[in-house]
Amino acid sequence: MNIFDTFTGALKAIVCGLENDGRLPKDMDLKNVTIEPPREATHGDIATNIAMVLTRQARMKPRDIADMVAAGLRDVDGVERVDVAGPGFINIILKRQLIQSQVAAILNAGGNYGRSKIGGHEKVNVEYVSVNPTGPLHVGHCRGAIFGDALASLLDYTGYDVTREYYINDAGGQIDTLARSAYLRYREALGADIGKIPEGLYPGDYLIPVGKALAEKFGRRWLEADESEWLHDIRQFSTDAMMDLIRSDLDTLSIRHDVFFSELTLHKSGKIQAALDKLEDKGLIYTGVLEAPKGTRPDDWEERPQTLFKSTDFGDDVDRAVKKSDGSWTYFAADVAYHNDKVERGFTSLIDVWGADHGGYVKRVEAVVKALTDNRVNFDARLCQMVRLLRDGTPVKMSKRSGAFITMRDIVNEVGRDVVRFIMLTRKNDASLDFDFARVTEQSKDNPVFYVQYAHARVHSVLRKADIAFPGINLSVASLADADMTIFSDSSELSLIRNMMNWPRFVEAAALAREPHRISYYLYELASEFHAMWNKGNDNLDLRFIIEDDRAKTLSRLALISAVAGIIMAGLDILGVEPVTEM
RNA sequence: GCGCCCGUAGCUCAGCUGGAUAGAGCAACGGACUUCUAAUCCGUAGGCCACAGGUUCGAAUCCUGUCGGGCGCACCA
Repeated sequence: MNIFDTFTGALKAIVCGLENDGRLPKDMDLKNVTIEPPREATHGDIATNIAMVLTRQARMKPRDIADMVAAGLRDVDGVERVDVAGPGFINIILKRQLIQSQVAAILNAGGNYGRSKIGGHEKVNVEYVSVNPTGPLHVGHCRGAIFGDALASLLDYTGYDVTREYYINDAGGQIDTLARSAYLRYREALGADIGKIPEGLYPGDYLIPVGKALAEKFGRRWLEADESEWLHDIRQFSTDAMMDLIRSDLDTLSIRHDVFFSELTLHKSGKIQAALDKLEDKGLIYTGVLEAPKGTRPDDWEERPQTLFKSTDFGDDVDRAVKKSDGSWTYFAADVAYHNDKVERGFTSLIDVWGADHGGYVKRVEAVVKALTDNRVNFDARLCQMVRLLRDGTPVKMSKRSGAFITMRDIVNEVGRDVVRFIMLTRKNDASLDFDFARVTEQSKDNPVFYVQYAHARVHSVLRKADIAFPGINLSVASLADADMTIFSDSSELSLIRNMMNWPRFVEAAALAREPHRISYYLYELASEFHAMWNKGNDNLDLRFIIEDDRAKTLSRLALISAVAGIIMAGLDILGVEPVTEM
């Protein structure tokens, strides 16, 4: 299927043969061998560094190894020529026919071209968003939400068994604050004058409907009641209301989690104690006194004995407290139980997507997963850097105190879901990102969303035109895949095909690196190649997609660009962006 | 003070986990519209990959140190 896989196999067989003939020592390690298109197209279609990698192992000169391997490669099907160059690179030039035939292969594979099995059905848990249920999602949450979602799709596309999960922090003190804020709105709904929202409570308008709903459901029974009477019920009620709000916010971005996991259930079920018992059994829990942090020393610092987890045994900087001074569990203790629960549900790879401000939290969770699983389960925290909102080049100021922050919904309403999703995936997750309202809605090549969408739309525009130029022309996959591919000879055509041959490699690399932004970059490049070829048709009529008096050639060209559209569609699908057919 | 992330063209950033002569876009300059939507394309110019060592056939990429920027640093979540 994938040409690079084919040659990986061929190379292994050749090395094996040389080992058996005694021309190479036994058991060569091919781990660092690469098989990839050379950066310089003039060097050929596929290059491998195998000779240099084996030099030391085999105690032979790279050129000598290269010559032996090259001889073997010349017998592989579809190989036109094999050169040895530079320090010992082996460059493979493929028969043009093999390259041309890839178009049919891509079309026949449909949306599965590029789909990979490297995941091997490994159970991966991707946890993302996990915002405290105390209000609507704002911009800061946006990036992590989209990144996590696209990463999950990418892993799914590459053969992992993915669960998308949201951890609801519904057990902490901020939920009491939420309940008190909602209670205020409840009294307001019943006509009480609540005045200004006191410092420390949530001032946002989004709690007004919650207050109304409370009034509707419970009437006036809590109007003058003591907090102890209503706190429990209102906590529950407003948490549910906030989660509904958040779910609906996420829905505007087409983000849907498989599992919403409540922190509260960990407290109620005794799972925290159970998880800590597990650590206790390993001798990793003890009572001790931590040193004061260097640098900014808290004013109210005091030395006191605490229940600690020995995370320093697993690479953390200091041991971490699992109990507060009042004897209740820390947030971290619940997180120990939560990650333990994921492990017990059978996941062998845990990915948590957090904001960069949680960077200091990574090592302790890493430590706990190692400790709980004896290093058998992999934990990977992916941190998303800040997004800077710009309007006309100047940063948008936001103040949480006044409640004047821009919500995720605001942004989606203003620029659209597809734009938000794509732009958030145009940067590496650990680099900060500028989101400029003016630029992201611009209809020009400066705007990658538009540029890629436009390429896809252009293909469909041509297909529509073709249907007019050749009434009844059969544009089904089968018909297109059956077209004559041998007409592709122009550099723009061959380069486009070579680019498409790279798609499966990019997908796999992106999945292994857990970097969905690479998909965006690939799509931009593919779109660029396509636009270039389109324009070449302006100067050279013979390079147009629709050739008025040549139905067969037209069909071939349509096959080529349909393959392009198919890959764009698959790529956009991973990113969660809708491919448009008309603009 | 410690930990994590970052430093690549004037600007914003890629760089396929160590490969051959470091790439895009914007901005600048010069070209292509009786068109399959020029919403695009082609060309020119622009670099001590922060700095200094190290590892090896080979380093923007890995290691160490320095400088500069961001984030975080008992019981919060």
